[in-house]
Amino acid sequence: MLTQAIEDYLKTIYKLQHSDEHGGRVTTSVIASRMEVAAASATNMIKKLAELNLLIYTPYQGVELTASGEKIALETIRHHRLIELYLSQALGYSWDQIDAEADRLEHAISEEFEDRIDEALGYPTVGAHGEPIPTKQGQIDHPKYRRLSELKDGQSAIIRRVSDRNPQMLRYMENLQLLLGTRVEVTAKAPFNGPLQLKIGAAKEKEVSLGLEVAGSIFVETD
Amino acid sequence: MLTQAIEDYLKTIYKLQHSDEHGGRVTTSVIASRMEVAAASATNMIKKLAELNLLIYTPYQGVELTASGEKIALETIRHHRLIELYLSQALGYSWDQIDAEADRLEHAISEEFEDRIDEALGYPTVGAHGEPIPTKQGQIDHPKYRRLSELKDGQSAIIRRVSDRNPQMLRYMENLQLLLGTRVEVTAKAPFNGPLQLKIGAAKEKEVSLGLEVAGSIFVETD
DNA sequence: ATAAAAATTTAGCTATGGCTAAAAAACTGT
DNA sequence: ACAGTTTTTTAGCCATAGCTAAATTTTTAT
Repeated sequence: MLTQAIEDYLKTIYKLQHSDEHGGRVTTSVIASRMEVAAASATNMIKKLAELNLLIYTPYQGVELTASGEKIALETIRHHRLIELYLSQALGYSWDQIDAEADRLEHAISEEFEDRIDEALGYPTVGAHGEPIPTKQGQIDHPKYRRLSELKDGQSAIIRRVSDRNPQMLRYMENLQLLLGTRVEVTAKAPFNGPLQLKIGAAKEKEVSLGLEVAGSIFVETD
Repeated sequence: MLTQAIEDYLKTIYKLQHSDEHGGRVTTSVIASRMEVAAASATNMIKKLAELNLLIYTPYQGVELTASGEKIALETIRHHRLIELYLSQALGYSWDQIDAEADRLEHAISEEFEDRIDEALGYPTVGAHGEPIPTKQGQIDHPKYRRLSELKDGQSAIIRRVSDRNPQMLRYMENLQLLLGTRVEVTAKAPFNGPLQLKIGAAKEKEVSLGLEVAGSIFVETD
């Protein structure tokens, strides 16, 4: 059977494989640090997952999910993102609260539950933070958005996705109304990796100064 | 920390203590059979729970929950019953499906989740099968209803609670419209523990023959 | 090229919560 | 009363999934 730990590792590895960082090489230490376990624990689990044919493991090199490993990862991610969206849409959760709750619930729900919230949400394709939701068949596409931090002075764009890694940051962004679908325009960029000056909203009603770390966690679509 | 297993044992023991069967003595074998584990496993866990001061254990005699053990049991039961009700009211689950789903979810939800579904349901005091829902403070009362099987020929009553032990039976009852709040009248009782003849509904629109096992799993309030 | 540093794996430990088989205690019927 | 049955506990095992410390391999810097 699939334990909670197995699902968590596969989900983490899938996300690491599809992130631009780490240059595609998913190593023990990267996995361990994301999972917040000791490197030795990650090695153990990786060996087990390889044994189960859920990934290919080249010692000292890294791992790559097999088709069946990826399938389980995508199912878990689908659960997670549907639950997150349900929590925010149906139960009024805020951006910063949904990830932790979904992390626990994703392992506890049945197919039935998945189907019912999928229906209640109108078969969504995008999660609460803008991430794509894999289909039941495991299809997913990864739209390429630019980071807000990469925009040049004067450029305007629409927020399409935000990183969900840091709840405090999510809270900050929510407070500033930096929400999905919101239009933003860069009105100034300070030198030496300084902050961006931003106008927020279609009517540019709000102006804020945003640090690069936050701006790098916001993904936008330019016109 | 409280593991899932600990919560499950405490919940089971609480329910056994408050059921009329077994004459109040909650023994290892009864616990083991309800939990569907070997008697030796139950002994182990009981010793651990006693160690944690969650129950008083008299070897070879049985167990009794302490105040803190009862508190945890009631919290778990509250979670379970709120989730069950939410599944049936908000997500359209049928009577026979909710118990299994709630058994998994009850350990995964936060206080936040509990509060939000409690609010969404309008602070209910009775669960989907008619069981009382403990308050957040751990208050609960156990109304004394009679079993439908105990009614005499000609008596009429209203269904207030059904046993949730057997999903197939729940499905059967739901099909017959033997639902909470439904009026039933016993029009005949066959001898030698034979079936009851029942008229169902305020207008007595439906007549069925009901076996004693089912009738014994339906709790009613007489006028 | 090789020494130092960093990453990874191995070895051996822990706790949880199951299990079976055997021993011990508590009931039961004559 | 006591022999047989049933219940309960003990002893010892297993898998999961974490940990630290030590050994090994790989990478990096001189």
